[in-house]
Amino acid sequence: MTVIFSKKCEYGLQAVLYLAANMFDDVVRVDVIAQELNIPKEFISKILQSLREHGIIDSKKGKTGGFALAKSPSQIKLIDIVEAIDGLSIFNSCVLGFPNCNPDHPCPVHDKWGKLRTEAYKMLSEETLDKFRDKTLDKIKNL
Amino acid sequence: MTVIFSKKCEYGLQAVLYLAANMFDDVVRVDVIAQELNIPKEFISKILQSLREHGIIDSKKGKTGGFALAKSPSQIKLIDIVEAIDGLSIFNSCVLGFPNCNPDHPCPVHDKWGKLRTEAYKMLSEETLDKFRDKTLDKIKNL
DNA sequence: TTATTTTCAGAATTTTTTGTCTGATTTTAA
DNA sequence: TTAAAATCAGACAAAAAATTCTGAAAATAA
Repeated sequence: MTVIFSKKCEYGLQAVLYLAANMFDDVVRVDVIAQELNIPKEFISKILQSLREHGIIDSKKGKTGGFALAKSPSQIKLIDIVEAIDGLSIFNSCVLGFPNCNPDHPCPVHDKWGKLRTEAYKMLSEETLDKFRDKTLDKIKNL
Repeated sequence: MTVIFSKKCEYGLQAVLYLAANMFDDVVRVDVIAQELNIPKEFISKILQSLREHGIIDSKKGKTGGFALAKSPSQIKLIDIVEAIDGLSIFNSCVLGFPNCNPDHPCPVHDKWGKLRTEAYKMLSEETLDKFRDKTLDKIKNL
């Protein structure tokens, strides 16, 4: 099997995009997020807690509790979520699994892959959550 | 954690590149491959068997046995190994983990990610093993 | 033919990732 | 003040991926 982001990270990205698209709500309960996105409640709950520890989202406890973004959507980049959950190792470790893959001792595909990787990193670093609101709403609606 | 190719696939790519770089040998024993690449012998053995079933490499049993490419290096593309081991799901499943991600119901990053993915696929489909011989030899030497 | 050396096949084990359960803590509404 | 409804924390369980083990089968050299 092949993966880009872990399931945790995929779900984390989905949830944060969902929160960004629902800014008009004060907070959103974890069971609403879980239901809307078809993610096991207890699992997304753990992921949201970890994103809170990383300062990406805020939580409110108690009867009227739930989750909301910690900052405005325009201040949160996709890479922030990826970094918080999966880390950035994908962007500096060898795609062929060779150790010490660097310009001095490059793996056979070092140059070609490095270019693609840089583009991916750039995309995730440039795009902020506010740019996705409409597309997220549309996607959720058709889930 | 984040992964592009599974460990199996990484090791498979390494081993096939190694075989391509050592075409002057008739066959290479699995314990030599394992030692040169620092891969557990029993594990790479399994991977090589699976690549043989996919027709990418050949094996010879018995006292003078070992493995060799089934075709000339110029006829084997990187994507062949990826497809045999990890499959091509990475190239047509949603990077955010959304179901039914397609042009009709795209995920928020569908367009931007799709472009990168296509480039990656193109690279892996265009590059054949013969182009990597020198770089592979250099990398192995400095492992 | 026989001993040796290799790949082969499948099961078993370990580790990592994913997902679940239990109960405590916090907050609010009645 | 009390009951209800939410998050929180940590242990637990299940599933998947990675790795190892065991012994058979094949081929060659002596």
